[in-house]
Amino acid sequence: MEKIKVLAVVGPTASGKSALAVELAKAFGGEVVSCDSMQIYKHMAVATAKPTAEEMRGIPHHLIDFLEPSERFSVAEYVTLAGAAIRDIHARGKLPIICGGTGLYFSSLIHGVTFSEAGSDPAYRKALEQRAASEGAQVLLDELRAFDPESAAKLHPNNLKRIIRAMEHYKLTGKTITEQNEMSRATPSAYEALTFAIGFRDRQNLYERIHRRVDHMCETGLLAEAAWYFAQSGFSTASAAIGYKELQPYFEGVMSLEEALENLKKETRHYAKRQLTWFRREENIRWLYADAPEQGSLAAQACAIIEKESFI
RNA sequence: GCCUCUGUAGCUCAGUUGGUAGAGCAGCGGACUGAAAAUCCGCGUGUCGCUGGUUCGAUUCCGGCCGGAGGCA
Repeated sequence: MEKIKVLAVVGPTASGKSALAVELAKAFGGEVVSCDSMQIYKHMAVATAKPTAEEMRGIPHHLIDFLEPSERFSVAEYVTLAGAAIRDIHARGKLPIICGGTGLYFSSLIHGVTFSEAGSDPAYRKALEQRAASEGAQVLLDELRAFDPESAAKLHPNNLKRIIRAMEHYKLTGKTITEQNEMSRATPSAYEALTFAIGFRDRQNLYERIHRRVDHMCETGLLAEAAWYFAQSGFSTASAAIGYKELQPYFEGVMSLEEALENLKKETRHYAKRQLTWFRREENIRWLYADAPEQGSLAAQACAIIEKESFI
């Protein structure tokens, strides 16, 4: 079967991915498929730095702003939905451009990881969490070892989330997560991707952009959005977003706004660093440097590579 | 001007009864298959303010100087 050609733009938060993706879409007749675990949600526009209509410049964006924050979401659903969007764009003769910073979603999509029907079992997770609290996570890890020694060997006793997931998978399907991981790689990817990652020669330049972005969020209504957030309840996946939880101490009156914003910047820096670690290990990525103006704009660099490799 | 306290990692601070030092945070590296903006692991990066003295040996004890905080004037 013929593989579908896609472009991809990845990189840390605040690096300028969205603008580059739109540029490439303009240049090659593309549509953007977002790869962001938080921009999927409605509302939350400021904290997740969702591209505005103006920034989209008329380019259709998929998988943004379509789910209520009360809804759960997962990588398996992402891969299904993004795959459908890509096929649809391709069928209409347009170029799919994947753009976002959620490494797990990106890699699973691009490498064609297939997920089983296992799903999740929130009640069982909760039960295991309670057991971990009373008996210790080591007990759970030992139980896991009895039926899946391979994954148990790879998991640190403190990594409760993954211990629980491994046990949950076995309970739901009768198969170990190790077996599932092998199966998930059995089918080759349906896509031929040319991936650009935005990097920085000097990490400090990225951090300064992050700080400016947080300041900009403040000026464009972050506090009002956070107030709205704290008036809601029942968020699951969406409650992990950086931007609200860091402001909570301020809203509770136990921390100054200045201090809370410093924490927000710090958490965002940490996040950006993890993103860089993720994309660094991805093979076959073309790095573009946002702080190397002598090499031309990011779009110019990307176009040159596309042309040189005769990708399109 | 005098008195007291103080100066140790990028920051806040421990500490060494004299044998060139260690925590938290920051920072850096890594892992990652249904919560991933989540979760987890690893790494100390240093003229111990400067300068003399005592000592085999001083970041530690003593003197002087410089910087900071407070008090008395």
